[in-house]
Amino acid sequence: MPGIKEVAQRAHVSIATVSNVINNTRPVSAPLRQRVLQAIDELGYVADPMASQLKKRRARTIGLITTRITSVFYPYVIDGINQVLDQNGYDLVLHDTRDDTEREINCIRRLTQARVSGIILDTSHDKHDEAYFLSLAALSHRGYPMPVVSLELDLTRYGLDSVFADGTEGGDLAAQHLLDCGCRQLAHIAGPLHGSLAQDRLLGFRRALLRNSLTLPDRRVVAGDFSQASGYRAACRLLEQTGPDGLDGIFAANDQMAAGACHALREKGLAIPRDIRLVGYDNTFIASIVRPSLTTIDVPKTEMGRLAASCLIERAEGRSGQPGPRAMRLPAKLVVRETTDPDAESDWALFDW
Amino acid sequence: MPGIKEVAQRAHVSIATVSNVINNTRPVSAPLRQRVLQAIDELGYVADPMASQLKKRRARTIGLITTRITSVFYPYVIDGINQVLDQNGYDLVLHDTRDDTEREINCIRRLTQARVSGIILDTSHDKHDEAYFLSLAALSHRGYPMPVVSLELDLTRYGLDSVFADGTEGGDLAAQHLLDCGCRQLAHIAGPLHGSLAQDRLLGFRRALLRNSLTLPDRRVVAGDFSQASGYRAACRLLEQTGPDGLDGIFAANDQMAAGACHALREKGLAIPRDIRLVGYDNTFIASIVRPSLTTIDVPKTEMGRLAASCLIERAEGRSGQPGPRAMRLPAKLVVRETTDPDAESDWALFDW
DNA sequence: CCAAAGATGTAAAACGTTTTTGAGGTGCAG
DNA sequence: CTGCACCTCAAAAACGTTTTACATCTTTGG
Repeated sequence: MPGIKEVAQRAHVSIATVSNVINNTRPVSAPLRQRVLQAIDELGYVADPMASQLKKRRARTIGLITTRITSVFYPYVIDGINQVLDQNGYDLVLHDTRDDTEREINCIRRLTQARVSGIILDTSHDKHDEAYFLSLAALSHRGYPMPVVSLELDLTRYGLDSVFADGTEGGDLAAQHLLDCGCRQLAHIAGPLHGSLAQDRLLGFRRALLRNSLTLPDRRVVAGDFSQASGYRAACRLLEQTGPDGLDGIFAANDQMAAGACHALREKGLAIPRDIRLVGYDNTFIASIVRPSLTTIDVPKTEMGRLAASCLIERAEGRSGQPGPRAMRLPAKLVVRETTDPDAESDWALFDW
Repeated sequence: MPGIKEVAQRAHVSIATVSNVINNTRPVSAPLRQRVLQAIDELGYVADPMASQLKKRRARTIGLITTRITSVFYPYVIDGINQVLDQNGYDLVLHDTRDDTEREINCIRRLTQARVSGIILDTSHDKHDEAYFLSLAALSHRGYPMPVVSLELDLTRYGLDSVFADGTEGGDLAAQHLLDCGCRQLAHIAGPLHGSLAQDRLLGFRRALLRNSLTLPDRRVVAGDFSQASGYRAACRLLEQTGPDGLDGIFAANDQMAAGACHALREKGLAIPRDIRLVGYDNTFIASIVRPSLTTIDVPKTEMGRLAASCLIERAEGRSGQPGPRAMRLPAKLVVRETTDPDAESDWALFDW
């Protein structure tokens, strides 16, 4: 493997000149540049990333911190991230926190020490850790700033670039859709209510009801933990509390809980969507595979990955137009399937898993 | 951020001594070592990975090359990999080839230039690219060998460490189970037959039939491409060819195709498992969520990740007992669910997706 | 025509480690 | 007491780049 010295030798120039043509760091006259490029080409020279990084104090790498890699949410995000990293010659290093805030801090430390160009963070800290978020915004290493973009959560108020889906709009869409289907007795299976993901969706749900002059009694909202099992339990509780006739529409804050609820309803002998309509959230591909297929709110996962990555690269390369934090709020979209419309056309064949 | 110089200064030793106590590269007397450790602790010193890597010519990083990150297979593998990397202080860098052999070569080049400690490769080259596989086994960079472990495919014959599930045994288990259920008219929906994944499963399937003095006519084997849609089409063709009564058991080479077949059978008005029993492969969590839940052959994904990672680390650190390629064949396991046993207990609540 | 400025090149310093080389002691055999 | 091995440590070289500082040569303005 040739080094920069060999290239310089072959092109009859100094190594500094070679470096200059590679990095466009200073003008090099046309004939010399030509010679250098040719030498590089002939030798198949590629600069050693390590030496380069050591000197530049930046790795051409971005870090992704996930809360639980086995979630169906991430692969699509990663796909999007990869698309833009590929184009820009960056590498992706992956860390998983398993929902442990301690571990999250560790990941950030490691990535910072590795001097990645930036970090995409899906935090497992909840909204009350203001000090923590603020420290993220101020993150730097040996004087070099470390760009961080928050994934899923809107942390712009703490100074962090954030890419997230509009949960309030999503909740609103879900409620409105149920109402449009003729439902009047609605209930909500929420996520953990200390997090804004769950809060936003609930908020939108409430907003739509209000707009339609309906109210949502507290007992019609039961919180789960985003797991399938909790969706099952939540649905059972709702049915106990209201009786089977008191309910004709359920909005679950994610697809997993919707699937769990589906099991519960089926066990009670309720038909979906005839007796009860059901809407999930996230539009994981599971929603299209499950029977009956699940009406849900789409979250543009791949697009989120793309946005996060390109935002980060812009920051890293210092050509981010904007000085302040960027809020990248992506629109929610209703996807109608069989749990609200028996005649919905199936799209199961479209998904490769 | 303190450097090694500050540590040396504070401990009143040379930087060489500091390095020696950190890396245990040469003996250091107890009192000095103590002073150094204390200084490190007080300053919170951590060696700069870049400088370290440049000198050692090794990044404390391993690369994973996937064929299609959105596949449900990978997250669990990654989970396993992460477990052991975490413990050993390695980072994971992820590359995806999108099933493009060209891109795969590129990924390998990049990882090699980045001097990762090793590469876990799920190749998209098929079994005929002998020269390619051999070149992988001989991979090195500037004289430094680059360990590669093959994921999913057994490439030990080309000199590559490989971790893979026993597909033949899996096919055998599937067939035997169908026979045990009383099926006699069996068919197989295969994967792409140029790959050994598909071949092995078919082989095992055939073996079990043979053992039971049954034969598998060629028209009872139709190949798909591992996609759900192809499973659907394959099932349709099987039904056309044999008539609805000529078939009482289908083994599909993965869960996706099994799910597709399921749709087809349902459309033809066939009841599962009453009229036809169905077995998939991989035990993706989807198998447990789909209705009816899918009997399938389990592939220990997390364990595969763990094994691949630890094998790689051993090689990288030069303490691999074995000189030759290591074949890590993992046992297949039958998981019985509703598509072969109507009374199977459901386990959908166990999975978090 | 000279001073200042610009353009283009080179040598050498720097990045922060690890590794090599060699120096200074100490103990032991002859 | 000398010579030799040995242990411990420090000084300096090395890793392969990028960057800085400076040299040279050409323009340009006055």
